[in-house]
Formats: sequence, structure tokens, C-alpha cells
Amino acid sequence: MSAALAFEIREPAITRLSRLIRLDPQAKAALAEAVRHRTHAPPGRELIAEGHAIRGPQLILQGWAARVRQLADGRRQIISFLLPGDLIGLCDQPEAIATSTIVSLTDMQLCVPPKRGSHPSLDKAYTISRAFEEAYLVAQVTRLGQLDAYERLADLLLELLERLQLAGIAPEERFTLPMTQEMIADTLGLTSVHINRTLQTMRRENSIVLKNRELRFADADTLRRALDRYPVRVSACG
Amino acid sequence: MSAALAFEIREPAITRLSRLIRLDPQAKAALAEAVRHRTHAPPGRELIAEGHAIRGPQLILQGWAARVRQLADGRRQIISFLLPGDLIGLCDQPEAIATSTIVSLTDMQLCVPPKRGSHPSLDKAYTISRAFEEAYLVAQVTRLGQLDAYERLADLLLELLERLQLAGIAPEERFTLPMTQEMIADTLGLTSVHINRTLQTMRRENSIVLKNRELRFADADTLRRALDRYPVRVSACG
DNA sequence: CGGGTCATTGAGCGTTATCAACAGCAGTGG
DNA sequence: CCACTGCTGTTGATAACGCTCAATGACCCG
Repeated sequence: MSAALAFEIREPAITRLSRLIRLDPQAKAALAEAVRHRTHAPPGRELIAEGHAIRGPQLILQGWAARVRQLADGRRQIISFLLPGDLIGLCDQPEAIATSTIVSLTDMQLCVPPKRGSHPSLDKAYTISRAFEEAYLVAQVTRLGQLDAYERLADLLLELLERLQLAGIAPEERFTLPMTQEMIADTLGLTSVHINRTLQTMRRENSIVLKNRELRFADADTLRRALDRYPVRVSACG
Repeated sequence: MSAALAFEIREPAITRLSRLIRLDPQAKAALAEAVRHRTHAPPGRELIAEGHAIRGPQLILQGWAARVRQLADGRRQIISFLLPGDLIGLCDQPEAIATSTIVSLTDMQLCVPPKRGSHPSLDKAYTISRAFEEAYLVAQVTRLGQLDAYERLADLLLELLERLQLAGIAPEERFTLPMTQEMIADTLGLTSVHINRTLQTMRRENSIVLKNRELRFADADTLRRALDRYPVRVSACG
């Protein structure tokens, strides 16, 4: 039992899901079992292809992925990032086709999550996870529509921090940013040159330290207040 | 029976839902019954308030609404528009809180749709409707992130046409745009002045005719091709 | 007729894009 | 071991797209 607990503590996906909603022991056991059958994916693998059928749901155990929309003329928009504990391809339609591609950004570990309907508390966790996904999509629309370059970047970095903290993998307001500045640019509707300059600004004012893809906030709360940014909530009991 | 058919034909919400997926007769009957108990809302009514609990699902029978995110400093982002046949507040969580406000833009008619679980084909329609909602959110992110002012506006107008046509209420590529140029601006992350100028451009090149909120496309397909825009699809059997 | 909202137009400016060059670093093959 | 290549990050100079501010006109409604 203490071995199971230790195992759970080191598994970001389980940490996240069990923080979304109280999971009963059976649900946790089912998760722990599911998590043992891992598949791996190298960076750059298409986990879901736009316009194609969605195979089955997957739970991210380790690594980052991105949801990408490619335009005919070469432009691309990164819709969102997918982190450990996030579910992908979780749709209730049998014949669903994907509206965007999902690509791994790093080496990843994935597993097939316990089926819907087998554990009520887990079903709720899936539902809440989807609600978060939608809430973050709304946040992304707002970022792109209303915020300037500095605000967009800061807001995105704070969102990533918030999400990684939920999965318990951003100790001391610090984490590894696996994407290039160009990817950040394609996420925020800016150019990589401008992302670079905006990062310089944030460094100059000591808001962040970023070196070799390692990001650390000087003080995330201060930055949050400066942006009037509040953590995303989707449930009254969250 | 022919009376029921005639009724159904003139009900955009039923048209839309039954075009999402083949509805069996019982489902149609339940819908027809639900549709008889209408509630009304004047323009400017908050149907759902950000940060508050979501009461119950509603089906839009007539009129337009907007999903809005208000920032602390007065900026606002219109996330999406909601049209006849769209469902609002359709979430599976019991304790869900809204991540954005929904406001009526025109006089509206709404009803409570048949509960989930009572008609399988209707449940599927709800699911597909949600999938569309998400797909349009992805489209909105892409618009804001990658398209310039002209493309954003054209793309939005074509999306609205596509959706109204699905509900059978945009004959001859023509419909009423109920929102002000300022609202369009807040949707597309531009200023109303620039929306105005972009509309002038579209008029000058005879892409659209817009007068007194009445919009007509000269040739929607030509415009679509110019933008490389394809109708949104979410299902293999759509 | 007055007041309000919305659409329209002009002038000037600022944020961000574009273009270009270079440095650092990892991997690769001679 | 060292060119060589490719990718990423960095910096400078210039340009453009869309913003701001301001004024005016059209229309509706009380």
C-alpha cells in the first residue's frame, strides 16, 4: 500500500486527475493499473491527424504535445499545449474526425486510460478535464484577441505553470520549456523575432530567468497580479 | 403529420439538429414537444454569467447570442456567436461554473431541450453539436493567431453563413447581421474603425453587399477559395 | 428638436512584421 | 579532428498593418 502510494506520488497524470476530483480507491487502482502499460513516442510523432478518425483516448504520462492547425499556405497555428495528466482523443462520438493535429514535442509516455463507465469518479475527472481544456481554449482566444505581445507571453507562461503545478511537476515555480521560440510565436500569433525581444524584456525586468529551456519565475504571483490573471476554474468544488 | 412536418420545416433548431445526424421519429417528436414551451429574452440579457453555476441546458430557437469574456480593465473578447439550433449550458458536470458570459444580442426564443439519455439519436446530436462548438473555437484561435484583418473578417462571415445555412436560415447566401461593427471588432481582435475600413474594402471589390445589417455575399464559394477555407467537419458521417 | 448610438472618414503614430546577418551549438561525415 | 550543415537564438534597420484620436453624418426614439 505504501508502495502504491509512492508510485502514485511520482506519477504526474495520477496526481492531476486525483486533484480534479476526489477519486475513490477502485478508480485509483484502475488508473495505477492502466498506467503500467505505457507506450512511447519520440518528438515529432503525429498522435492524431487532422481530418482523420480519432482512434481511442490516450492519457499523457510524460512529455509535451501540441495541438496544431496547418494552413494551406504554410502558416500554422498552435492551438494549445498538452501536458502530463491531459487526455487526448477523448470524444464521445464514435465517428469523430479530428479538427486539428496533435504532435509530440518531446519524448512521451502515454497509456490508455480506464474506459468511460467503469468508475464513476473517474468519469467525473474526465469530464472536468474536458471542461478545463475548453476553458483554456477560451483563455487562448482572449489572449490572441485582446492582449499585447508582453501580456500574451506572460499569460501563456503562467498558464503552463498553473497546469504543471496541478500535476505536481513545477517545483519552485520552475519548469522546462520544451518548445522553440518559433513554436511560442506560432502559439501567440507573433513572430519568433518578437518573442525573442519580449523574452529579453521579461529578463531585463527580472520577471523570469530562462536559460537552456529552463524557465523560472522570479515571483509568479506578482506577475499574475500585474496581468490581472486569475487561475482558471471550472467547477464549484475545484 | 403533414402539419408536424410543416412545423418542423420552419423551426431552424430542429432543422439543424436533424441535419447533424439522422433523428428517429421519437426523438423528433420529443423535440417538437420541447420546442412548444418557449421562453423569451430581450437583447442584452445574461443567459449565463461567468463565474456562476450553469443552471440547465437551453436550445436556441430564434435570435443570436454571444459568448463574452470581460477583462478587468474594460477590454472584452467575444469568444463566439450562438445561433438558432445551438445549445448553451450543455455540460455534463453537475457543479460546473461558466468560464464566460453568454449575452443575447437580439430578441431570442429558447426552450429546454429533451434531457440527455431519453433519446439515443438526440444524445448523438448533442455530442456532435458540442464537437462543432469546439471546432469553431479552434477556428477562432486560428483566425486570431494567423489571419490578417481582411481574412479574419471574411472567414468569420463565411463561418456564420455556413452555420446559418445548416439551420436553413440563410437563403441565397444572405442573412441579417445583428451585431455592431464594434462587436465584430471585439470578436476579431481589431478596432471598430478598422472593421469599418475592411468592410469598405470588401464592398469596393464587390465581395459582399452590406446595408442596414443585411449581408449578402456576391459569391461565397469564390471568397472561400480565395481564403482556402473549407467547411468545418467533425464527423465522418457528416 | 435634442440626445444617443452607430457608421464613416482623415491624419498621424506605434506595435509588431520583415529582412538580413551573425553567433552558438549539436550532429555528421570526411 | 575539423570543416560543414542545420537549427535555434540574438540583434539591427526598416516597413507595414492596424491603432488612436477626432470630427462628422445618419438614423432612431422620446
